[in-house]
Amino acid sequence: MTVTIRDIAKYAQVSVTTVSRVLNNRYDVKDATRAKVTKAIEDLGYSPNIVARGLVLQRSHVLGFIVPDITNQSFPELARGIVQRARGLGYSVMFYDTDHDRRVEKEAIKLLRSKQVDGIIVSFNESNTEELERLKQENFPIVQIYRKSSHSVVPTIALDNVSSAYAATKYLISLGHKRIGHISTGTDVQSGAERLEGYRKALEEAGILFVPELVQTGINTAESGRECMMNLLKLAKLPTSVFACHDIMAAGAYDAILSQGLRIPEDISVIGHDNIQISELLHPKLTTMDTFKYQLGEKGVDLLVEQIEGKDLPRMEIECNTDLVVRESVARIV
Amino acid sequence: MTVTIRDIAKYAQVSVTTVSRVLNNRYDVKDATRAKVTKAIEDLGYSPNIVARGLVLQRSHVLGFIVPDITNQSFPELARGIVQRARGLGYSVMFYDTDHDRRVEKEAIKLLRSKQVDGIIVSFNESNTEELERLKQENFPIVQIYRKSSHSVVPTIALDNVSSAYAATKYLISLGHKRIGHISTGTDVQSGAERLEGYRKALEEAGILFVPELVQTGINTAESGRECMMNLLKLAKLPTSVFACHDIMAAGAYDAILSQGLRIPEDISVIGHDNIQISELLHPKLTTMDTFKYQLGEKGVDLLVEQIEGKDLPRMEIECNTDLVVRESVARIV
DNA sequence: TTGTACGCGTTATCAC
DNA sequence: GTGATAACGCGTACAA
Repeated sequence: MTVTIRDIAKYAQVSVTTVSRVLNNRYDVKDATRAKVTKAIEDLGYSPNIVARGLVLQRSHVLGFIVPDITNQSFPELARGIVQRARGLGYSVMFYDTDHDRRVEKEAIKLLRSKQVDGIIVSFNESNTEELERLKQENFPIVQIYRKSSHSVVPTIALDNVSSAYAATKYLISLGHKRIGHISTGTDVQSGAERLEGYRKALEEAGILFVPELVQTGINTAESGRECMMNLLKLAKLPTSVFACHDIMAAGAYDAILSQGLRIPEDISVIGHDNIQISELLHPKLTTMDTFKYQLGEKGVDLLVEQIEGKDLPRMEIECNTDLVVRESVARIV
Repeated sequence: MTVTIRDIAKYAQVSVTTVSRVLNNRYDVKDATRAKVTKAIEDLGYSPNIVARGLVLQRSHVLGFIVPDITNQSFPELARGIVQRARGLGYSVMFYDTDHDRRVEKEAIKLLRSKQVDGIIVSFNESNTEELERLKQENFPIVQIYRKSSHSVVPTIALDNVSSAYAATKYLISLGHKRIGHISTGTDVQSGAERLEGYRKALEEAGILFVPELVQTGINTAESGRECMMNLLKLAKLPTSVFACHDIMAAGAYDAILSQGLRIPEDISVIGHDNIQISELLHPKLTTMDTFKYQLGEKGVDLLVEQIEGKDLPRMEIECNTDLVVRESVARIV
């Protein structure tokens, strides 16, 4: 049925070794034989069985990628960075969506290992740390993306959330804003805590008093962002601008503001975070912090492959900067 | 290094056959021996090598999934449907992003086959038909999603675009609209052609004259949607509503309309198509046609697995309906 | 420069 | 019930 290396060996009247050699571009094979083999491969329509090769080489050239929810808006670009970089380095990637379920995540890891992936990238910050550290102790190549873990042994690609939120807030301040609201995911979420910290740091540095009621806490959905913004709009003295810690929440904030008949940015400025695709589709276009998700994915693969191919000691943590993307949702205070 | 079936056979003092038997839950093994083996597996922390198993079983339980661009907004839900259904059926999925490059697509197919996937799902409508038909002739399990191909031999999951566009247009007509613009991707794109046809059909049926200048053709981006809408807004007599053949283009249309100081839906109603995530984040929320992408993915996997496990003759084409999602962007003409 | 034989980890066949 | 042993398709010592 399937044509194997042995078939083409027979057809080309050489040994399997020779076939294997031309397949892997070895030098020590005469041009004539190489031609014979190449022709046989052509004639028989041979396609190498990479799985069998992996079995003997103990390397599958497949990477595992686990996310809690593909539907998360940061996912597509991140995934693209991962998949394309992997392809460039000769790896395929196998996908798992855990639906935020830790048991599924554990199962996915197990399955991925059974499928002999060479390493695993786990993204987003909900996953089971113990699980990952156990893997790392077994010396299994692994990378986590988006979670910083100062005393962890697991190689990590993370965002410098504090600096990023600091920059966003500072941008508002530089345009004259003093009464700045913050829509947060709260201190229970790592990125939420860090972005809140950056927000406070910027205020403090500018000598602006931190007002607790200007910080509204919700979850990372548009509806929650809308509610947070509604609360802000109920304040006796409105903020002149709002920093939402995720673009999705900023979109919800838009809805709240616009449905109250207020204008963006004339009445209230809004700045988001993440620069996901929708930020450019909102009207007015959302000013936000770009997180370079594609590059994050690339770096994740690099970090993983460093471990797999184990040249030198793998780096433990790569912290990535973000960048302000000025669009239309922030105005100067006159 | 890695612990194999042989190690646990030795440890449990049985043969590898017996180990394999308990691993696969065969009946013909005494409880006592089963216990011994189970304990050995536990003690040694054994994890089966599914790849080796696949080698002898000639089945990898891995599906290939090829898309031209993960970043396409329809992707996440589709992918989720695929990945989760696959998991439910005991399959993993391997991903490829071709970046709209047919050579990469061809290469991806080759690679996926080399990696011994049991079948391939190709999505979106740009791919090389010959390539797919060749695969099908070799009896290789394959499914294409989103392209209808009446005389093709390749099993297909498609949308009934004509009916869908017909329903969208008819909805506008039912609310009193007579001058209805259409933002299209043109007749060169299959979905574009079909949706245009549905639009025309609805007009015709209602006795509304088809006005060529009310149809603006562009590509599936917000910017192009904006340009199309701008052209519509230059018309001496404005349309009272617009049907955009993709939500992304509808988002661009929003931008054009709002930046001209017009209101949605009071001045112009907008209806989109696809019901991607952003449609709910726009303000006002976009009325659109839901395409059930998650289910499309599920059905794609089902159709593929039917071929792989070859129970009966596989179905050749599954056409999926869409559904109107009424939100806030369409008003009744008074 | 080329060929033989073994092993990668598993399952299936056929004995016992 | 259980155990040898031959595949599955490939790479690679080692020999020639």
